[in-house]
Amino acid sequence: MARRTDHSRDELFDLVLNASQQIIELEGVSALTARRIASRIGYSPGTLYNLFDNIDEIVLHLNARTLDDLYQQIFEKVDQSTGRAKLDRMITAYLQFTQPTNQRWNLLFEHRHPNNQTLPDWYQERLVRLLDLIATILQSLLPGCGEREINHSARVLWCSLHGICSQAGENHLDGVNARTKDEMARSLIYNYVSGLKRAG
Amino acid sequence: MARRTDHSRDELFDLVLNASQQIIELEGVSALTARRIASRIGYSPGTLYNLFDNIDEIVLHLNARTLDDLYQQIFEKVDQSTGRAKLDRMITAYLQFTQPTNQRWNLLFEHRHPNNQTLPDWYQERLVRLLDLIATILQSLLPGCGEREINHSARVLWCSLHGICSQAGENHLDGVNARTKDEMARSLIYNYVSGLKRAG
DNA sequence: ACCTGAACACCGTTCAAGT
DNA sequence: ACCTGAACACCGTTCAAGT
Repeated sequence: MARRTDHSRDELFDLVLNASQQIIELEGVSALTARRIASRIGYSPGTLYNLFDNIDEIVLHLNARTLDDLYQQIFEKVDQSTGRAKLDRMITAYLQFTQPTNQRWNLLFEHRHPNNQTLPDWYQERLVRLLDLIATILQSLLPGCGEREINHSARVLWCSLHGICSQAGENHLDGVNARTKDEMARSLIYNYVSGLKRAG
Repeated sequence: MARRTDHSRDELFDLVLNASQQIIELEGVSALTARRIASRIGYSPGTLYNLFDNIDEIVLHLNARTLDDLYQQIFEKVDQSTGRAKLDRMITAYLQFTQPTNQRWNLLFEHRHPNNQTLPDWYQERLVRLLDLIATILQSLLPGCGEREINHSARVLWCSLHGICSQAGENHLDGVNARTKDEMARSLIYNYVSGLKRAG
């Protein structure tokens, strides 16, 4: 009905992402719906579809932000350290970020994109930047290792850590005598890196 | 309206699970809805709620079956082999099972249960049986390792492999120069075990 | 005791109609 | 050009009413 010129396209874009972030932090990932986002910013649901193809695209934009934050967290903590301490600080920063109460982390792996299409460039860039940071840290521990091998290892670690934090962080392993998420993540990373050292 | 005595409670239970399995295999995980299950077995949606608390419980029962099948697959392949070949066969069996086209595998990590309650015993048993099998295989490669340590490592591997297969199996890593899921899984398992050997 | 089916309170997404 | 809000085609779950 009414014409709204209160916000430019870019302002609206930010409004949507900010509202979405607030929703998941206050009410959890399952509360993130088109109708609730719209109501929170005072627009109708239809308006969202002028800016985004669908809800999944909003999720993807939020996730891009999350990757940036995780990058920043790791980067800051790792900065001043060397060698093994670098690895310790990385894993600590990562674990801190992936607390199951961190709804943004939960959202990061909720996204399901259609099988036929690849992830958009702006998302891939964020992910690559983070993977490259992990690779740099690994490289400092494995000086003899080639770049291709290091990149591969960084990706293996990234996926593996995700598995541990999503399974053990939720209570999917309750009652099966698993140790804590932190112990599992540290076991993974130290033994994996140790194995790489041995191989290299 | 009509009273149905066509099926006993147990028969109905199996009907529901079989129909659910058919639905996900034919139409994918997202097609698994109460209404579709009910229509496929010729009952009304409400009937499902006599047998199950909610849809998630149906998912959990399907997943218990899936864990049994995965156990069987690994058990059969691994049986005749020893040492390193045992590990090779395990990972091959696992990778074969976790093809992204395997809807039952996809469903395995779709289940979200409420944070306050733990997984039911009948589910935990299936998972423990599988984890114990993995532990046995690890034990044969790491004879000096204590049982508690082996169990821990089996759980780390289980979660890590899940991470790799769910991230790299979908196209979440397209465009970031990742190698194949198989290469990543093998890198994980060989280097992790190698690291454990070095530590033990 | 078991089953129905209408009802409730939601979804994502579209699109004619308005300004 | 942008926004609305009703509409469409769905959800999970409940529960009075029927047999």
